[in-house]
Amino acid sequence: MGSSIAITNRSLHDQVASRIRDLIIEGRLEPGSRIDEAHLIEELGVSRTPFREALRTLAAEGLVIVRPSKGSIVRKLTHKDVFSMLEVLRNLERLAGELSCERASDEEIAALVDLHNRMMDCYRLRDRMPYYKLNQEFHSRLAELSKNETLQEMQANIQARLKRIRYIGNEKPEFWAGAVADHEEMVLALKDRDAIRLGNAMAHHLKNTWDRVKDSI
Amino acid sequence: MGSSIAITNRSLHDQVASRIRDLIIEGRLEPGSRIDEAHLIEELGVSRTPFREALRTLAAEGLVIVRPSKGSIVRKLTHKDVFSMLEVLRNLERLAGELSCERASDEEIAALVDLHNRMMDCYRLRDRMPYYKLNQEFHSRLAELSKNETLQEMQANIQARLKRIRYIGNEKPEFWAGAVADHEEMVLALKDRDAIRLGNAMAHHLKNTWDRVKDSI
DNA sequence: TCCATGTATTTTGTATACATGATGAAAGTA
DNA sequence: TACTTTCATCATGTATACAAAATACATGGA
Repeated sequence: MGSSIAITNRSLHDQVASRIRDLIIEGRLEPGSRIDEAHLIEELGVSRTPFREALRTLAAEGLVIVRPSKGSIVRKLTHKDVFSMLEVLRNLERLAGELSCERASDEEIAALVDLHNRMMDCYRLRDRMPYYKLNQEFHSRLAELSKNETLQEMQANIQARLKRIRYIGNEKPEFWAGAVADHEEMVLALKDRDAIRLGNAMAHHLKNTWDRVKDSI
Repeated sequence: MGSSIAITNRSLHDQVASRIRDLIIEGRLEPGSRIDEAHLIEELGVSRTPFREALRTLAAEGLVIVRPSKGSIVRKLTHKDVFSMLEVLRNLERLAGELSCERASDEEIAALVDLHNRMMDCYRLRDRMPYYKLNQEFHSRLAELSKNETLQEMQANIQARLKRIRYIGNEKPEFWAGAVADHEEMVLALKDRDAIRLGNAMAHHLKNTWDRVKDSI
């Protein structure tokens, strides 16, 4: 998004929306709980207008639910919700993998492989937080390489909804090792530009994700 | 969305959002043109607050673009945008088809077949508008049968963005006949619960859609 | 004549005030 | 005691007023 020098002239409601997003992901706003408008606008130091506009944005994104005349609540994901999101995400990422093999430049692939290597460094050191962040970036970047903006947007949306759960997801060692193996396979397939193989690897990876997160919902 | 009896107690900004959506689809608000806030709130008879909240919702849905301090414009879809949307939609509908074969009840399939038959009646009479509406419903209903709410939501979102283009899409007779043939194939596959065949039929149908609409962008 | 700078006007962004509807407590009745 | 019913209070929804930014226009200088 941020192109070159341009000063961030972001409107207040955009900033508020980002802020609330973070609060939800960090768990400071608990899923299912009512969003105390009066309290939050005080804490954020803004008035109700931009705050409510931000809420409408988040509602359209699926992060909060506004109940007319009854206030808004942080959307609480059920098992079924998460399952369905992963089912769709799996499909989107398979598509992203296939398209990337066709459309990415050699440089772009090299850059992604480089990112992958840094991830592996983090894994060797069991450095969880940087790994987590690089992992997020890996998947976004792969979506970018598909050169399909709608795909990127949808993927980003589902990722955002799931972020909270993945954030708290108890990454057991054996799960982590499995994820790493998936990524190795993905990178190999991408290097070979083997669309089918990469697509399957992406899908396989997300199938495993369900096992990793289902107990933390 | 609308569950059971609940009286429409919809908030004003929701109504405004729906209204603007319609204005965009009907072409009364032209893609690329600035949205004249003062003029529209007068016409709709509401104040700026709910109007602006509605705009934020539509922005998150991808129908309008708000440029900070510079007003909002109706999003204008480029060829590339539409292509990428159809690419994703194709994938989503393939998934919807596959899942429906596994998860739909016999009654649900029968109801969809019935809807299909009504579509065919419209086709025989060359009754375009009812056909168009039934067609929309056919695809939504099939997404429902997948029992995957995220899938439904994403599909509905892309459909909404494309609605305007499909609305004006110059349906040449040969295109129409092709679409009808696709639908026949889809229904046969669904009756047999042949997931792969239905998935392919859905994907094939949307591949053709690109040819049908690409000249009206 | 053309460009730059300053000013006026319009448009957008934010805050606040008012209206309306929901929630819950107290009082009254069965 | 349990169950209504009413009223008070508070939260949400909407309108308006004020502030800030952007655009359009005009004036002056090269």
